[in-house]
Amino acid sequence: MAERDTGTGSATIFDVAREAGVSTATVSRVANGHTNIKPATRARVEEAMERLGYVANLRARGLAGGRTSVIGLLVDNLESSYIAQVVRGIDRSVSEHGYDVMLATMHARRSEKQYIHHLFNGLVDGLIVLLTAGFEPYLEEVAIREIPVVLIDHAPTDSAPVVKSANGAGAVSAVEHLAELGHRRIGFITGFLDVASAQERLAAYRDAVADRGLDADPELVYVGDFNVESGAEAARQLLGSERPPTAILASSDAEAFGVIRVAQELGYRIPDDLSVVGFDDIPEASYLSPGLTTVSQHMTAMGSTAADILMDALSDTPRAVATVELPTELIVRGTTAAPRSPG
Amino acid sequence: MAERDTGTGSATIFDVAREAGVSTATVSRVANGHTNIKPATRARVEEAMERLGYVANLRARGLAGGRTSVIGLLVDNLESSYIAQVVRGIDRSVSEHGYDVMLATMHARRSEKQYIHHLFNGLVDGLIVLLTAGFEPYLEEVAIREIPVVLIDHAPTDSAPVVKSANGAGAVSAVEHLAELGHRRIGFITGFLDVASAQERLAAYRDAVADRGLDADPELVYVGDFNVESGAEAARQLLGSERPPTAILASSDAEAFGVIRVAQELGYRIPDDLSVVGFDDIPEASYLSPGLTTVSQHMTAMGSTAADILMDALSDTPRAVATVELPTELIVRGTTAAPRSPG
DNA sequence: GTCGTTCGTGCAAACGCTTACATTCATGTC
DNA sequence: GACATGAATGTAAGCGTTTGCACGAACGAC
Repeated sequence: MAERDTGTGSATIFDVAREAGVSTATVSRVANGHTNIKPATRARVEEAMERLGYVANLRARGLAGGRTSVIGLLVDNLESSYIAQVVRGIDRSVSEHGYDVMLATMHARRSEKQYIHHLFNGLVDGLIVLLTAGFEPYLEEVAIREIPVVLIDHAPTDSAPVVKSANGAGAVSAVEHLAELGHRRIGFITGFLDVASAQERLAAYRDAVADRGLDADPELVYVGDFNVESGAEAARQLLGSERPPTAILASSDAEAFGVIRVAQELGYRIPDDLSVVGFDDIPEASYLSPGLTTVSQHMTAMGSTAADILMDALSDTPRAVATVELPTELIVRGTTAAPRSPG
Repeated sequence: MAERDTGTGSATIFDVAREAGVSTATVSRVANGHTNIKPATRARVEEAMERLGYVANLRARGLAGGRTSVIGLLVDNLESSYIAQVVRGIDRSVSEHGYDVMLATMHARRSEKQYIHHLFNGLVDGLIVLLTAGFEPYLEEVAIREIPVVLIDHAPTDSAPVVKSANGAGAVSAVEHLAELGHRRIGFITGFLDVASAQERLAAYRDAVADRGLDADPELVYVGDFNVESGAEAARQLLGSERPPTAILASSDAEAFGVIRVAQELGYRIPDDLSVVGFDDIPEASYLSPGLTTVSQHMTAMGSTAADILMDALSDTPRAVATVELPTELIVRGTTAAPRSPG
């Protein structure tokens, strides 16, 4: 007869207190792992919690000033594999720490003002902002509310820690690889230039091209937005030009896929007639054959690192962290080769 | 001087009440769209809310018995494109209704008991469960808490509304297509058989094969789990057998990609030497060339439909809904063709 | 004009928790 | 033995809402 339940709801802290013969304050302290509890009392309370299947009501906990154990995740969409991977990393770390994730997508932005309020007004302890340009105006709001924020892959300000990849180094390694194969005209498709990572890759591409004395023709650069369609469009434009590149470096794998599709439609064989390099190394990059040569980012690691930083900021003894840069790595697969007619 | 803010926090219902010269009860009623408010009063309150940038604190609202405007989403991972698409649909509908989504992934299941408690104990108004076998034990818990649930693509019970695709019809149309091309030995890779949709596709495949008098060799069926690797493994086994199939129908596009990769590694050309049909029509299905012939599910629609049903259940005038079945559609692209040597 | 209704509003009690402050009780100190 | 000290626990005041109940005003019916 130890089983019981208060109506449809769960047992409350009062039930536990009664069951253990202590006050609610003590139960609360046990539940929150405070010190200064006599071991015997702690044991008794824990046993009572166990017996009643007690779990703190997060709304009440939050209202009373405690932690909700929920963090907000702001992304602009969930459709890209890149984002899915990062989210996976976040999810992993966050749930290890006993936190939950609340999702907010930018695409469905509500009436401007209410938007961020909603997100913060009571519900989340912290926030991870993933690659979302257009968030700048809200950073101030967040600051006011004093909830910690971690940015991923885009740093509109230095007011919050950022987790990012070595975008520059990655782009350079890709150009290097292509140059070594003998390519001299390398097309480049940028990402969505409102985000820092896209800018960094572009800058690095330009530097690398200049450093090696490759063709620095502005016509070789197409401004994309990370998505497949922009890759396809870039390919149409680049390959349709007077002096088409012999290789194309994209700022995402999705763009690279777009390039490949259009190139093949135009009769190019890959990698014989055109080398293609992506960026990200999403799982799909190794699906197709030939596998996509790409600059690998440690996406899951980015997610879990960001989450770890946030968890740390939420802990009792936060360490200050500014920027974490994760390495990139060129993964050579089957979409790159020496150009047919060198040059 | 109309601008103001109470310290770091937002304006509370008290601030609005004072500003508008009414009681908090009235403010609450206005905020929740109750009737029986004198238009003049309502206007005054709304103006005050506007001026103060008031947004209800969701924790308090929830505690006091109101809605939190948050629904829980239970998935086992976010990595598959299929799931990402469905989530996208959910997200779309849900945010149109002013709700937020709280994520819970099964992979990180906590100490059994606490798990579902955590999810429900106060935080969410409703729940969408996406393709997660192993949820059965918790359905009872949910029922006790009386929060509405909508299931997607897996119906372990009939106690909750389900949104699903016409899995059977989809599988049949794929077999039909292959049969018409002249294939008589069609391999089949199942999904994770713990979920209903996987079972339905398998059953339909068997029926269709029997109906058309095609080879019904049990060796042609490989038990997969929806993921790429299982597709690859299936291909190795199927194509390495004594009498390999001339076509393979997978239960997901991911599996199909696995098949294609392995088949190509083994020297098969697609579609000449082997036809491959997927299931889902994830965005990537049209990326590669040849594009993947596949049975399209309306994944975003599944998500938004499920969300709509949940929103409806949460409304004041819920309609009872049992099952919604969305149509599937065969999309013929480039991975299917007539077998080289018919039969 | 009196009286039941309906309408619009205010009052105040929850909701379940955390935490500052108060209280009690050992313990060690001189 | 009196007393400061600190550890363990209890008391009760919020946290910001919602909502049942009560109350006054306006209104139509008689």
